Amino acid sequence: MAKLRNINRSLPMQLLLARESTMSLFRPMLRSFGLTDQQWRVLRVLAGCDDIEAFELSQQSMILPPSLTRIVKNLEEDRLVKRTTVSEDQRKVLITLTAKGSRKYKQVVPESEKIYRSIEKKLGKRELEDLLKQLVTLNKNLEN
Amino acid sequence: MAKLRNINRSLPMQLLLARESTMSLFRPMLRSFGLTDQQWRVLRVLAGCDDIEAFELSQQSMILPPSLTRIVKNLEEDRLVKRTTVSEDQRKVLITLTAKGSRKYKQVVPESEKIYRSIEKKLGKRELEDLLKQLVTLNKNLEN
DNA sequence: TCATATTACTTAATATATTAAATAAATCAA
DNA sequence: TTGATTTATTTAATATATTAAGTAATATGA
Repeated sequence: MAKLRNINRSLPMQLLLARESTMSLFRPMLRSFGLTDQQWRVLRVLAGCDDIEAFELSQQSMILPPSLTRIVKNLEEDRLVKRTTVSEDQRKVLITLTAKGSRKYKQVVPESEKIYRSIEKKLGKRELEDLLKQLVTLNKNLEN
Repeated sequence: MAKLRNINRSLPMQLLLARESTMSLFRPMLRSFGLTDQQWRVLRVLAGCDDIEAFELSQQSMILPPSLTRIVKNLEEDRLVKRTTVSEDQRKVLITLTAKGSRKYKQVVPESEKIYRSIEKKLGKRELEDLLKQLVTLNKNLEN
């Protein structure tokens, strides 16, 4: 019978496993700050700019617009972000970090970097650099 | 201000992006067979054995038990899988592929392999092998 | 200018993820 | 043997993913 390649030889499965084993190191820390993975991705992007349009935020945080709508709504209820509409084009929504959101971000950064360094230690700095480079290449070559 | 590493240097983000750009190649094909990503992961594991316990299936398909319960229920409604309880230990549930499920699997395999070979072509067989090897190493080194 | 198309986002519907709690069967210990 | 614990799975509740459809503002073209 025609059989599929073993899981060890499956790129999609190994990527899923890799993402999972990596995130499982960050997740408890994020939860201790009351953040989900996706909320953190959003805060992280917002911290890198003054404000950003919803669509651009969606791209950079890799969250589809329908999910982003709810995530931003929840973050807004937690007073971590603010939404404003653009007067020149009232379809657009600008999202910015509040002072509270910025404080939260600054609290998480050092903890995140701590975990990242522990990963570097486990894998070797060189190997990690190498893997990252290959992933960037993969993403470049497979993008539409 | 303390800032986080750039996204290009973030292993979790690059893995997410890689998983996404890879799966986006398979997804339209799977959807054309009426399958979600997760349903396909389940069928794929089931095709590799006569039957399997729910917990083991959960591990191999990388789907947590609560999600698996619903996914198997849906697959059962589509008559692609069958559930039976083990008489020696009535807590356990055995899941098997039906003839219809097996046919579906056999239809998908060649299409899946076709896509996989197109990825090999885009990346180079050598580079893909190399990346896979590094992912396996990563997963080994980060597993609990 | 005015109907049409496009854009930016939201709502809806269904599927999955995650965490906690519940259930029921099996095991263990006194 | 029986009460407590563990194991295997399911239910529940909330969050996110995905696809399609809806809405409102803007742009376009005859």
